[in-house]
Amino acid sequence: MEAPYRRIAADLRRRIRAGELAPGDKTPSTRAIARDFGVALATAVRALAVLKEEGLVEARPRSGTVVAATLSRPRRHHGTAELTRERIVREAIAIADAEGLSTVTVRSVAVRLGVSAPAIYRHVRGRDDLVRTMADLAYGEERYPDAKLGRRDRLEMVARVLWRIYRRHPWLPHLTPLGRPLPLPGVVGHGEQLLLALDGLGLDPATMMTTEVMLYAYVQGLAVHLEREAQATSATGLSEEQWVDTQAGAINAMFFTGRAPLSAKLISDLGPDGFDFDLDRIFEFGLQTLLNGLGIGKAGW
Amino acid sequence: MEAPYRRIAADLRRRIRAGELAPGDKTPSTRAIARDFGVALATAVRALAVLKEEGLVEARPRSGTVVAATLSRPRRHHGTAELTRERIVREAIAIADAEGLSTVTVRSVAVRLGVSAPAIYRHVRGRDDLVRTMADLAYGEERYPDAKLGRRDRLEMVARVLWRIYRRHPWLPHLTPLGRPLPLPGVVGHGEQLLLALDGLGLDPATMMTTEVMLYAYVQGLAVHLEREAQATSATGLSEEQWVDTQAGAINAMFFTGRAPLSAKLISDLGPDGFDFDLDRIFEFGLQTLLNGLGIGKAGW
DNA sequence: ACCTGAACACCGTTCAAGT
DNA sequence: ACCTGAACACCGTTCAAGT
Repeated sequence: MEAPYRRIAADLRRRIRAGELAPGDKTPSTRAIARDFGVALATAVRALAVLKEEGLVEARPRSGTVVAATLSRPRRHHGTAELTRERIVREAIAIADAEGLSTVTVRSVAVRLGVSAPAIYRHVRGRDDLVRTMADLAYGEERYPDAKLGRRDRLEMVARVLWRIYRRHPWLPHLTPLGRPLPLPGVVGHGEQLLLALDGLGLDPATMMTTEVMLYAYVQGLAVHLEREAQATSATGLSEEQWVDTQAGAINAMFFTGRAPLSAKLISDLGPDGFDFDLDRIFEFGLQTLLNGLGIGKAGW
Repeated sequence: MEAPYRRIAADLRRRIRAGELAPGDKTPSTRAIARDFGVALATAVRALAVLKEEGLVEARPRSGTVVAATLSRPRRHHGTAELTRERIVREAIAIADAEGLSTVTVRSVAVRLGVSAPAIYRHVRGRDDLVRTMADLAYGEERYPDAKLGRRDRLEMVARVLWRIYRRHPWLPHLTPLGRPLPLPGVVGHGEQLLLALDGLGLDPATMMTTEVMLYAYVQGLAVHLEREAQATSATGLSEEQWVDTQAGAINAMFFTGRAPLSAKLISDLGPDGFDFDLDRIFEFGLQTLLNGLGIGKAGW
């Protein structure tokens, strides 16, 4: 909504469309953008990258960025790859991976495919259907080998496969396609592997399902935080300063009101660098804790 | 976006605003709406409920619903409670609790407070700020007693308090305000209680933080699914049929492709009623598993 | 000082009209 | 048959103008 790089990109886009910046003209440099809009350099870079992806501008090595000659002409239909459901979904996933799920709009996907927005509706029922299909496809990316594994090893493996998928697609855990009989074909494979590990323990069906759902929910629940991490490390510019602001307020609240002395102590014990919020480590720690709690030993069945 | 009850409500709203339905006129009955729009009765009821909340229509017991006399006149300013940040945030929470976070828009909050949309910006920086403040307020609702409790009892208590908050506000776990030093004042109290339980175990600071974050993430991660449950049981009408459709596809995929035999068997073992997806039970099961895995006994410290 | 109307740049989605 | 232009009902947000 308010990502600054998007606003800057929108501004430049309008100026290009209006003819204020003609084909061949240099766009403002990243430094100029950073100065004029009062943002970090990384944000300016990102704004230009958006326009580059749209084909509105082109990088001229050693001379800057110029407005492209063929101004946002949608690619002609003949000669170009046919518009298919698969291409639409893959493009949407690419956008979500790079810029977050909220930037996946019917219109943005259409632009990137050089097609009008209504054309999308020929292959997809609507945005909800699109997102659901993205999830299905993303979940289905990983194949499991037929290896013989002990219970614990297998449970760990499935959890790590899911974790890997979420790392690749940080928007995915938000979609919560956990549910009664898992509704997405792409999810079924993971559940199946979990059941393979739990099979033969003599668990009643309900307990089996509960265990499966709990493990799945643990991974997904933690993975939700990967998106925040991805956005923090990506060049959103603003978020850096904003983060420091909020953080300062929270730390103040903890230290000076004295209402949370243990939190304050922990923060100071962690030293000036703070806690390196390593989600991979937290994930492993929680996974081992859960499996230990289930009483599933390393030895296997 | 596409919730049918909202579309129906919007349609009726427009007809009222256009004068097609004048004050005192009967609105279409729920039965008529269900028939004309091809939706479930519950959806029709819900559509009218929306208009009722907006003050556009009134229920006339034993005679149906009529268009209200005072047509959406924003409440006059004098005599009415002053517009404050707190009132805005509370109204937004009420909307989110009842209809989901996606229906909380600057404009919808403004309408419910009888005020123009820009007026909201006098008290709140924007939608993001509003949502963040909603979370802070919701997290801060519960107070902890000063009771002396053993480690395990205290950890269970904190987890259950969080769970209760999420039950009340199913939109809350989506906001992932987990983070480095937790940025929301309202969250600090919960972290403090967790640390109180973990204090004195001789854990190094990093492990302490990891444990805290993991427990917190577990509760939040599972709670994300409460929203789906809330929406499934609420009268969204459509979702019921859609659910069955999707489910049928998934079950087919499992049974007939034979690629997920264990899942298929589990489904059939669970019997015709399926698994009653009781999140409270799954929550308790996972909580006990985690605490067992941490090696924190019931006995206490 | 506080609030509103009008506007702008976006959404998702529909539908008649074009090729 | 396939795609587009134009339109509609929404968004968040800004700003000049009103009281």
